[in-house]
Formats: sequence, C-alpha cells, structure tokens
Amino acid sequence: MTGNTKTPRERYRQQVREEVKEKAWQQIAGSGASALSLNAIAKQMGMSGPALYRYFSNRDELITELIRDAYRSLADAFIAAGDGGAGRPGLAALARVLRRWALEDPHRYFLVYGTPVPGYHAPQDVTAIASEMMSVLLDACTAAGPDPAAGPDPAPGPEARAFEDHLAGHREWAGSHPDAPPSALRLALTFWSRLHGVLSLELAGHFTGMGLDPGLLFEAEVDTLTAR
Amino acid sequence: MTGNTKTPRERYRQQVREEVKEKAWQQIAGSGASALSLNAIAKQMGMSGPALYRYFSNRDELITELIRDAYRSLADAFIAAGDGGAGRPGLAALARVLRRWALEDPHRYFLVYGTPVPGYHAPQDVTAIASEMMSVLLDACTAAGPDPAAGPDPAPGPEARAFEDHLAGHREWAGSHPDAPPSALRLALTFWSRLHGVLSLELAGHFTGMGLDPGLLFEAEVDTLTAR
DNA sequence: TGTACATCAGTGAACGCGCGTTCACTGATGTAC
DNA sequence: TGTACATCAGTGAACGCGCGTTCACTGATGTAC
Repeated sequence: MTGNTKTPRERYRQQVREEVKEKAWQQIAGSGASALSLNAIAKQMGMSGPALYRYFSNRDELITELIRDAYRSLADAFIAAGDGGAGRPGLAALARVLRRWALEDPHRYFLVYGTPVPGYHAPQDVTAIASEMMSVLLDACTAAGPDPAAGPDPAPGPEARAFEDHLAGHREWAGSHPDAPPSALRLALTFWSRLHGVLSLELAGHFTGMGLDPGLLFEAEVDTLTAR
Repeated sequence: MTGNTKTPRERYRQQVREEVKEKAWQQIAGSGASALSLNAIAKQMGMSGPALYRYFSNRDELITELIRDAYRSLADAFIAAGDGGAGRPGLAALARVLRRWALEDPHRYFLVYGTPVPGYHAPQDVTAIASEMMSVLLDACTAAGPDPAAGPDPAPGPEARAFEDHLAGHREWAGSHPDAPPSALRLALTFWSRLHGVLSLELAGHFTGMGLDPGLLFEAEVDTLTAR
C-alpha cells in the first residue's frame, strides 16, 4: 500500500488527464477520431493549447491512451460479468455485455473495432488486454460445449470442420487456453464475428431507414451460438 | 443512341473526372477517407488546386461520388454474378462476390461499411443502389428455401422465430420482394451481418497476429447460410 | 477556308482558418533547512 | 514557524504547414457566319 500514496500534485495531474480524455471522447463523439484536436480540447477546458503538453507528450499518446481505455473498459465488463455471484458467465451474458458496451458509446466502439486509424499502430499492451477478453470468452466457450465435437450448430458442415482442423494447428492466439478443444476455439471466433457483424452494421446506421429492430437480429444470432 | 454522342470537351471532362477519382482512391488507400485533400490530388495530377473546381463543386461532392461508385461496383458485381449463364446466383456465389469485392480494396469497403464519415449524410440514390443489391440477395434467399418455414438453421430457435415475426411486420426495406417469406427476409439479413462480421474484423486487422486464416472462417459461415 | 466571337480549362495570388508543436517566460505550489 | 530554493502548471507568441475555397485573369479550344 505504500506505492499508492499520491502527492497532491500527482493527484491533480491525474485529474486533469482524466478531464482531457473526457473532453476528447466528447469530441470524438461529435466528429470522429481523426478530427481529434488538442487545441480544441484545451479551448474547451479553458486553457491554452500548449498547456496540454504537460499531460500528454503529443497527440498520438492521447489517442493511444483513449484506445487503451476503451479496450480496458470492455475487458473489465467481460470480467465483471462473472463476478456477480453467477460464477462463470455464459455466452449469452457475454454477448449482452458486448452489446451494451457497444451501444453505450458507438464512437468508442468504432475507435476499437471500426476503420483503423490511418498510420496508427496499436501498442503491445492493448493486445494483452484483448487476450484477457479472449480468455473469458474461451472459458465460456469451453464450458458451453459438453460434447467437444459439436460446434455451435448441431451438425457442423464440412467447412466448419475444415476450419476447426485449421484452428487445431493454429492456436497461439488462445495462449491462456492451450488445450481448449478446436470446437471451443471455433465457437469463440464465431461468437466474435457474428456479434460484431450485427453491431457494426447497426452502429454504422445500415439498418436505419429499414424500420427494423437490430436487437432482435442480435438475439437471434446469440441463440445460434448458445442453442445446442 | 442520339444522347450518347459526346463532344470532345465532354469526353475530356469525364476523363479528368475519372482521373481525379482514381487519385482520390489512391489517397484514401494511404490515409483513409477523412484525410482526402483536393489540393493534394491536384498536385498529384500536376495541376493547381483550384483547377479541380471545374470538375467538382466541392470536397463533399467528390466524396459522394466516390461512395456512389463504391456502392455501384458492388451492386454490379452482385448483378453480374447471375449473368454468367448460371441463371440466378446462389448464396454461396454472392458471398464470394462480396468477399472478393471487399478484399480487392479494403478502403473502399470501409468507405461504405466502416465508421461513418463524420458529418456526412448519404444521398438518396445510394439507398437505391443498396436496394438493388438487396433485391438480388432476396432472390437468392427466396430460391434457397424450398420450405418457407425453415430458416438458415435446420431448427430455428425461439429468438429466430421472434425475429421472423418481427420481419413479417416490417418488410418495407424489401420493397422489390413484397411477398418474400419471413424466413427469406431473415436469411438475407443473417447473410449480410454474418459475412460483414468476418470481413470487418478481418479487414480491420483483428485477425492479424493471430496466425489464422479468416478465409476459412468465412467459408464456415457461408456454410451455415447455405446448408439445410 | 478564314475570320470573329464565345466557351471553358487552368493559373496564381490571396483569404481565413486551424492544426501540432517549440520556446522563453511568469507565477503558484511544494520542499529543505 | 519562517525563509530560500526547486519544481512544475500554465501562458502567449511564434513557426511552418496544409486545408477549402474565391477571384480575376490568360490562353487554348470550339462554334457561327
């Protein structure tokens, strides 16, 4: 507990950093990540532009921090899903956590899962956070399949088998679960891609004007992942 | 045939417009759509900035044109899929057309299906083009289901039924197929969201570093849409 | 075929703007004796 | 408790840049008689 004692100055620094990030999110919500401007944030906070360089060494560092926070919040939501006394969260619970997180702040979603920011390369630690999420997901996927040979669909087709065979030989990404059955690996990736399919179309507005409820499509997709 | 005779000047205009768009795509490929700059395009073509205003009234009109062309190229690819003497294209064929189109130019994909360009609102005619694609897709979906009560999965779950019921009452978006069975409507939307799920994650680079082949996931998903 | 005129492509200068970032500096806050 | 010094937050001016867009103008291309 000794390292956590913060001097008032450190506390203040952190407070301002938070406020900068908060304003940054508001700005991203209005005009997207590529329009993020340090000067505009400073103005909004009632400070002069160069003042922000006390808190972030440059624009890229701020963006990196935002992306990291975004990943972190999703990972925490995933982890928290199992901490409600419910033990290990089921796939349906994780799916709803993902959806809630996405709808909560669409621009945050796009910062992580949308069009890559040009010229930006994610630092190493966000990969680690992504692994945390994958670990929770793989837990749920492994638990979901009492019959390890059965995929998300009752009778997996030949292409599903081909994919599972491929996964059996390429499981480095599932580092935390080195001995997960291929069907669980496939289920995790299918979970990920199907739900992001609904969410990315929904949040990009491709269902607006169609007059239908994307939530029902989402639930139907969740159903295909959990029914067996 | 009378209206198609172009004066040399008209021909030249169109030629330059095409070159501008070509350079614009190259620029988008490098730095994304939000970094698109008229001045930079002009410089690349060896002209001065204001010259472009002979061809596009402003930056927004150019972007609109690019988006329209992107939609058009995908719609044409969908339509062409059935013109190879093969009659009506199957779902698997359409799926592969979509994937080929997406991989052919990822930035074009993102311009249409990625993070919405901030402050930009699509004009009416791209909605019409989207309807053309939907029409081809609905054709395939209707033909794919001899048993109208069966969805893409052999035994649709309760949520799938709920979604179909919802679709039965919200079918305005399927204007070209006013009497398509709800299962076909659901199949079309499922097709769309599952395939975009794989593609958007793949093209955003979320599978790189995982060391696995997204193409196999894609094929497995196609399989779930066609197997019955 | 030749001349007179209209059309239109492209230029160069200019406007105002906002950006990221640096620098030297002021003034307040904390630390050491 | 009080003074001397170091640390650090924030300012204002400045740099160079590129952007979209306008404007008056030149020069080439096409049209009409």
